[in-house]
Amino acid sequence: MAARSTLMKQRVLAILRRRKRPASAYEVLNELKGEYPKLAPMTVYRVLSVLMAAGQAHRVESMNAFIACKSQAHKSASILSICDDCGVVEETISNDLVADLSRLAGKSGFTPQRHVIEIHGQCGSCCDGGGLG
Amino acid sequence: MAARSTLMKQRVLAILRRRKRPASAYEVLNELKGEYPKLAPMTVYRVLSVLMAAGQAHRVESMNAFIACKSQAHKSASILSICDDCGVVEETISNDLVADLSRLAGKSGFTPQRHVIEIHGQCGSCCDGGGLG
DNA sequence: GTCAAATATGTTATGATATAACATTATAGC
DNA sequence: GCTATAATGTTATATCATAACATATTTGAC
Repeated sequence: MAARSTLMKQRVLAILRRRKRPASAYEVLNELKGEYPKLAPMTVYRVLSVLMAAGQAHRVESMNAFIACKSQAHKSASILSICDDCGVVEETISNDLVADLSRLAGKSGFTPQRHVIEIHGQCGSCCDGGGLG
Repeated sequence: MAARSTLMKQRVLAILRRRKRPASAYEVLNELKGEYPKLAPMTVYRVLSVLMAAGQAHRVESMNAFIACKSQAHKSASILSICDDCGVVEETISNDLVADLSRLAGKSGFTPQRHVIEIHGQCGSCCDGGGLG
């Protein structure tokens, strides 16, 4: 059965795409409250997990929040650069780096299944324009 | 003023060290309830953040949980290999890999401050002994 | 078309994680 | 003793996430 693109999935994905910053599940919920006043958190979490399984959204583990996937279909994990000043998240793909990481973890017999790679710091704009200029 | 090693810090650290698996703040709280029946979550979170600032504990972002630092003093971020079967977390240090990651993120002008590197999968013991025998 | 399987959503309740805000106590250095 | 800092107490609340069970919709097989 082909994956259905339901209205709710489209709505949630549109909200994530519209934002520059990660959205919490409850922020998504609040945005949908206008259109679906009775919407429950459970539904949002369910839609988010379907989107994540499909690679259309990612969870930012260190923020308990979610972003739309900005890369084309990618097999290796995303590397997320998170600006702690403006909140913008940049997604980078590096098969090599993820492979290196897997190799390193594998040295002790570990079998990697899912990589979480998140870097907090300041983005270019915030460094340039920031308070030290 | 030298950092004080208060009783509460010692207790929390001892709990984290005693465990093989990450502990949530509330699990730590429950273990301390015997000795400190009135202990509040806030206190535990505060102690945990002092321990983390001192490099004696780490937060496992993808689990909302905490571990004692098992490496000696290290400047670069830990790489955590988390077994989803048995829950054991292994801590690895690789200045090189973290440097590569910083370089990669830096290409777009990003200035890294804190790296979160967590790998979920199966540890050697769980792979070997696991259901595929 | 209808049946069954899979997927999606509704609904209610609750569990789990985390912090704000303000008060009090303990310690170190002088 | 006094002061600054660090630690803890206390109360309340905010935020994040899922369990459990019910209903509806879509799809594919026949």
